[in-house]
Amino acid sequence: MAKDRKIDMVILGLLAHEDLTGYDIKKNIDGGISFFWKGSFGSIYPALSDMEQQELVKRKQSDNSGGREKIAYHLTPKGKDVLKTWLKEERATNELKYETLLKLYFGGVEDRSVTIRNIELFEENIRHDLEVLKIYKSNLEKVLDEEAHLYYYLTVTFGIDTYEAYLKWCTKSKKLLKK
Amino acid sequence: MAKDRKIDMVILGLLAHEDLTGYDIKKNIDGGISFFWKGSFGSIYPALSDMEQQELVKRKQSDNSGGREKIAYHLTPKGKDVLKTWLKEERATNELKYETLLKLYFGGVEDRSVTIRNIELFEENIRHDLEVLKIYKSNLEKVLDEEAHLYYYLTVTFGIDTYEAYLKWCTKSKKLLKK
DNA sequence: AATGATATATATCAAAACGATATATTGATG
DNA sequence: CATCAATATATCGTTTTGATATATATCATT
Repeated sequence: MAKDRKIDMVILGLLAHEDLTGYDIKKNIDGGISFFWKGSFGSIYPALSDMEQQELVKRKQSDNSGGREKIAYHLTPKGKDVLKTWLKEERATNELKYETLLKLYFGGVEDRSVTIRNIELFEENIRHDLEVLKIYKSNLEKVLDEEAHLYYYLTVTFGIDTYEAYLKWCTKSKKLLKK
Repeated sequence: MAKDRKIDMVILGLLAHEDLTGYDIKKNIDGGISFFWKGSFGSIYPALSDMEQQELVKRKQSDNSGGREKIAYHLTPKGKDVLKTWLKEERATNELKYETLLKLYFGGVEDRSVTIRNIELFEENIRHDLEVLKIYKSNLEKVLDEEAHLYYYLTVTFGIDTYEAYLKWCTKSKKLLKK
């Protein structure tokens, strides 16, 4: 597989906007883009160390006086080049693992009510996440004149549009299973 | 993490329908459910060995006379219990990793045309996959009276509905980026 | 001022999955 | 009958996950 670590691009992309610590990076992922990407400490910290050695990121002088060490990273010009090269690469792997659909697919070995329940659980989660995304959207619309917000706005509308399609599918599918 | 291997459930689920070799399992995943789940030999073969030891699956007597060994597996009652228990568990992790959205999110460091190109590439792939799913759908509709096909039909319509939402979003987003 | 809960922060590890490759056989095509 | 694609098992390094260990900082409550 060698050298195709996606977490590298996530980190580089986030650092293109501002200097961050490993913890900050995790927070950024969890808070803002978790509806289409996830990342754990177990991949973030090793990636930062590796990329520091490759000089894609640089450790910032920490001004912590005696306290817990806090290592913020800064994007180097070399790092920005790698990010830009990746952006222009004409391939992207988009993969989804839907355990709900897996359970649905194998639903035949159990009673129909089990499948219906699983769809309902899925529906509840989506409904909740959709609410959150809608709040993001209305906040972003106020500042959409700034170029920087446009890109985030587009990912949020992607989430909203697909979640709404999910909900419609849930209604339809439950109806089909109940008759 | 210990003992939460999703590939186990995929295998158990497929074996609930018919006896299969590791290679068959891979083909089944790639052919039928790859739009919401993927699996590699590197996970399938070790999982089969493990589950054989746990007596969730059983090696079938191979009738290959001298030829290449061909190990087909059969679901045991214990294996079916594990499958059913999983189906009734009220949690399911649905995760997606959309490299396209990641590139979109970080689009600001490059020219808008790069982002538009990335959306177009995504669009092309989705359009192609959608065609395939629509063929599946029309074939399934002919045999929908059989209970067994209903579950697969539902996963296929899920795919179609979301892909159609993706395409609408692509059109909308390109328009927004071009003005 | 002390307590305790929560947030911040780095780091590591086993388990799981990926993707590529090695090896070998079977069957169809030219 | 050579060659190529499909079938089939197996393994390996790399990547990621998810959980946990460790330690400090902050803040409300007693």
